Order: sequence, then C-alpha cells, then structure tokens
Amino acid sequence: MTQSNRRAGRAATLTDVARIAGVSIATASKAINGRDEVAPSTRKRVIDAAEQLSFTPNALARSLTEGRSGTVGLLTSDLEGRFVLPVLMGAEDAFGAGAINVFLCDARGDSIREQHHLKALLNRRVDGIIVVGRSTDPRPSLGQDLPVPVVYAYAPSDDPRDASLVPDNRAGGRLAVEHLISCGRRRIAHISGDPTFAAARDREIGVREGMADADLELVGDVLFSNWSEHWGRDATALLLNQHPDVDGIVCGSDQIARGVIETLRDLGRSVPEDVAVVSHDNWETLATNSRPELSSVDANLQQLGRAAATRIFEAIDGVEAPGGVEHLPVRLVIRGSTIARR
Amino acid sequence: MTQSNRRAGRAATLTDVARIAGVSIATASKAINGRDEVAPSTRKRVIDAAEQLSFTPNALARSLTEGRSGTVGLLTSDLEGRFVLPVLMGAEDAFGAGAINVFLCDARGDSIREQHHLKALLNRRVDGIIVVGRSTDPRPSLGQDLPVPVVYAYAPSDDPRDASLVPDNRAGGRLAVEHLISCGRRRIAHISGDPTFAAARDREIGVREGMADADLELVGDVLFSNWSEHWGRDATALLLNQHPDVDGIVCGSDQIARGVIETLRDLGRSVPEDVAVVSHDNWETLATNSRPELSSVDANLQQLGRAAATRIFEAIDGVEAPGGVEHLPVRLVIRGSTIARR
DNA sequence: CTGTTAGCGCTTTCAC
DNA sequence: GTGAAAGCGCTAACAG
Repeated sequence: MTQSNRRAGRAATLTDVARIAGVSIATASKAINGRDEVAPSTRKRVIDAAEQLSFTPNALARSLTEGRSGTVGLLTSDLEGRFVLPVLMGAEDAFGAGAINVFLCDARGDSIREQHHLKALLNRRVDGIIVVGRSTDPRPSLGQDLPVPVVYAYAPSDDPRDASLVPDNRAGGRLAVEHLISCGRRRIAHISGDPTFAAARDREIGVREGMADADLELVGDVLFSNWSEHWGRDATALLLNQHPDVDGIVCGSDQIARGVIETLRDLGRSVPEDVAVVSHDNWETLATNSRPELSSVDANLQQLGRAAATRIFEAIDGVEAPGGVEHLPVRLVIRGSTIARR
Repeated sequence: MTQSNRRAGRAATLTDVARIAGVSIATASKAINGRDEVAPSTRKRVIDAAEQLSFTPNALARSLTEGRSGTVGLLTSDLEGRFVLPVLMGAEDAFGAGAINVFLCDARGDSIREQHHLKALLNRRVDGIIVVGRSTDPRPSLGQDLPVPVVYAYAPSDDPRDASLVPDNRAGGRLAVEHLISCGRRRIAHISGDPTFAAARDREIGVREGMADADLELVGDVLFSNWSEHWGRDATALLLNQHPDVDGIVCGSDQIARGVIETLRDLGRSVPEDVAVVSHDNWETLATNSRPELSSVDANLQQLGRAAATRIFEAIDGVEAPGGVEHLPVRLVIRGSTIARR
C-alpha cells in the first residue's frame, strides 16, 4: 500500500483499475473475482493495476447488488456475563473462517436497547442473527416475522418455533454425580446456586437421576442459595454439621466449589481423600488455581457458539432450521478434587 | 411487522413506499429521513406507507452514496483474555449510543489472521478501527497508510505516530503502595507476576517511586514469576521465611493476591491486621469472593474502551488524532484486605 | 414543496 | 474474450 489510495481522499474503484488496465469495468470485475471467462494475460494486467492502486473492492456495493451482505449479527444481552464470551468466540471463529463478518451488539439486558439493535442489524441487512443470552433460562423470542434466520444460543427462545441451542445441564448433573459414584462415593450431597436459574434446576435433575440409577439417595436436601464462593463456605459448614459422614459433593459452580473446598480443608477434611468434590462450568482460572484443582463439567460453550454459526450458515443457504431446543453435549474434566494425584 | 416484508423474498424498498404513498422516491426519502422540506400531510402518508410495508431502509445503499458506512472495526488479538472484554464493552457501548455498529474480529494472536481481518474491514468500508491488544506491551503497528483512523487500546502500537491508549500502570503501582503506607505500613514487599510483561515492570516502577517518596525501601527483592495463585502461595512462603516482619504486600494481580492471602492465613498471619494486602486488576469475582475481600487497583478498562471510541469518533469527524501513547488514570478500590471492617 | 435525474461501486446478462 | 448497459436501493442536486 502506498499513499495512492488516499489520493483525493477516496479509495480506488473498479473503474480506476479498469482504466489503468485498459479494459472495461466488466472485464475488470471478472478478472478480479477469478471468473474463468477472462484471458490469462488480461487477468494479469487487471490484477497488476489493482495492486498498483491498492484497490479494495467495496463490499457495500457488492452486497447491494448481490442481495446478501455477508454479515451476521451477534445480539447479546450481557457481554459481562462469563458465559456469553465463549459462545461469541466460537461463533466469531466459525464465521471468521469464511467470508462472513460479525456485528457485535450488547443490549445490556435492556429490551428497548435490544429492539434498537435488532433494527440496526436489519437495516444493515445482516444475513442472520445469533441471540446469545446470559443464562440458560428461556428468553423472549425476537418474533417469527423476521426477514433473516435467527438462532438462540445458551438462552433458548421461549417460542418453540425458534431454533435454540443450549448446553445439556441435566446430562451435566448426571455426569458429575456418576463420576463421584465411580470414584466409590456413596454419601453424596449437592450444593447448588440460585434455584431460580434453570441451570441449577436442570443440574439437580441430572444429579438425582444419576443417584437413582445407582440406587442411592442424596445426603440431605439440596442446598440452594447463590453462585458465590461465600455460599460454598457457608453451605459446607452447614452440611458437615448435619451430615459429617458425607464423602462426595456435587457443586453447582466452580465458585461454589472453591468455597466448599476451602471450608472442607478448614474443617479438617482432605480433598479428595475424605470428600471428593466435582463442580460445574470448568472456569479455568478458578478450577486450575484451586488446591486441589477442580474436577468440573465443561459446557463446551465455544462449541455451542460454533454450532450456532453453523446453523446460521445452513439457514442462509436455504436449509430450513429445525426449530425447538437442542441440548448440546457437555463434558467432564477430571482433576485433583476427585482423584488424587499419584 | 407482518409477513408482507417476506413477500417475494425481499424487503420493501423506498420505491415501494413511494408508490404506495403516491409520491416520488425522492420525496419519500426526505419524508422518512425527517428533512423539513416536506409537507406534513405528505410525510404522514409516506410514514404510514412505510409502516404498512414494514419498510427497513437499506443501510448498505445509504452507506454507498454517503461514503461513510457508520461502522467501525474492533480488532482484537485475544478475545479470551480477561482484559480485552471490558475494553470491547466500553467501545461497543460508546458507539452503540450513536448510530454506529461494531464489527468484531478476533485474530487469535495470529498476525496472518489479523491481516486477513484488516482487509475484510477495509473492504467493508469501516469508518475507523480500534485495535485491542491482550497485554500492555507494545504491538506491531498496522501501518500508517490506512485509509481510516486507527486507535490502539490497552496494547499500544510500537509506532509513536499511532494513537494509543493504555492504563497507567505506573500510577497504579504508586497508588497501591501509597495506600499501604497511608495505612501505616512500613515493611512492604512486592510480589508480582511475569516480569516480561510491561504491566509488571510499570507497576514495579510505580511501587518503587511511592516507597522512595515516603523515604522507605521495599522489603527484599521484588518477587517475579507468573500471574497465578500458585505463585502467590509460593512467593508468600518464601517471603515470610526471609522477612517475617513484613506488614504490607503489593501484589501484581488479584490472582496472586488470592494465593498470598491464603498462605498468610495458613501461616498464622491475619489480614489486614498483621499484613495488609493490595493488588491489581480488581477482578470482581476474585476480589469480592476472597476472605477478606481484596483492595485492588482497577484499570478502568471500560472507560478506556469508551475513550478509544471517542477518539475514533473525533477522527471520523476530521479531528486529527494526536498520536503517541496516552496513559489513562486508574483507581484504587479499597476493601477488607487493607482496612478491617468495623 | 415535489419530482427528475444523476450517480455511489459493483455484478450480471447479453450482444459482439 | 470482452464490453455496453441495466440495475441493486438510496441520496443529493437541481428543476419545476
């Protein structure tokens, strides 16, 4: 690139290139886009001219004629949320590999703002929209009358006609408890987070199923409150007081698990020898800096984002989206809190 | 919105609106864009027609004629990084308030991919670009010959002609240590992270300046290794062994601080009574779940993002960007690790 | 006030 | 193979 493309304040156009190459703009277009109805020698002249002018094809103009913009909107309700980011990354990644660019819009949990962003995206003629919610609780649908395909990721739409992708928290709960059982634990308790979250309830269901399948029952009631480390500490104290013989704990989140582990240690229980602990989220920073490191269920969020992107891709290509909520597989990452290092 | 805008698979155009309203397309355009050279009654007819067709102005076409796209590119090298997100949010927020939309591009630390994304952004005729780096170490410039303004946020450009915005880590170090001193601490140590990071070195400089100003000297050498909780633990053990009389510790990050606090407690020191601890980053989840909660220096990242957006705004409006690295103020958030609750 | 007429930069028939 | 011409949807003069 030289300063040539700043000359006169505007970028070189196909017309400029055509003129320099001594061909028509139609030919220039074909040459640059690699159509084969162009003589090799001509193509070279055009390419050279384009290079010389550091020509940048105007995607806006191209989109106008082609009817597709090659962009999609990522509509999130809460960028801050720790779960949104991986989904975003996955989607951005999947699209970035192709020729699609992503508009990022954060509604900050405000539906007015969301509506505003939606309109802007539609104005910009995005080819599709991915809505990334902040929790796995259903969120209001954007509606059925949108001119572009929409996929809901992480938070499903409350309208079953929409296509939604969410992590399978129930399977996650089951995975967690089955792991404890396979580690020989029998007196298992469940300390979870905020029960108003679908994630908490779904995981509980999975945990109970896993226990039932092994003909076991949870030690005490499931302890619900919030997703904090503090609660993990308090709940553990409570639990050990009532059920000192507990030998396994499924935690609702890594944060809770951190509190749980710390308190177990404070109260003289060693992890995982006396009590094995498994949690959810697999938040690396928390999980790997814990002592011992946390075994945790990973929701494969990045993959979920990629899946959402794939759905949009397909929908753009005319494949009708199935609709309904699809639960994507999660995976267990085993670390020292359930199996001692040797 | 009805299904009318899906009819024939394409959205209504200004021409459609004009026809229904019984006016020319020029008049329709003026009416919709709120120009005042239109009779109120005419305007109403047009607006009604637009509504009826659920007309969405095609931003692509508009951009094409206007010469500005109303978009900016957010080029990050590492979405995963905990520091780029707040910057992103701030920028998105600042733009979102206006009529500008943001293209998100994650190069994943790969310069080839970055070049690729840059080209795509230029093709899409973004009006400006914000480059968000993953650390405060200088990064390669995108070059001077770009047709749009560029601002570097968090990671400065290595070319002084570029405009860069970074948090003032040196001031942060000073802030941290001055706080400890004002809490009556005199035997202060510094446990930091990876010394290859500019952030670590800048903060150290600030810490030393603050100490020197108070005619004090750091207890022992600054301990460098990495930014982990594990290192915080190890370093603390080391420190207490060599300097059991330490009464204040500046930590390079909240993660380190978590390890430090835990080990202090394990070794029988109470925080903040025996040893006051202050750290950097103010990562809420870590800082507020710690026991006691962490006093920490916040880099005001979101504000930094907003500032970057403002710069781009100005540059788009023709205000020449100053160039050079600007250090943005940081702030200290005081919690229980330096001042005991009463 | 309203309509006509040029484009914006590019792709795409469809002749030559 | 190549080029002329007709748009894509909209805005901006400039006439009426």
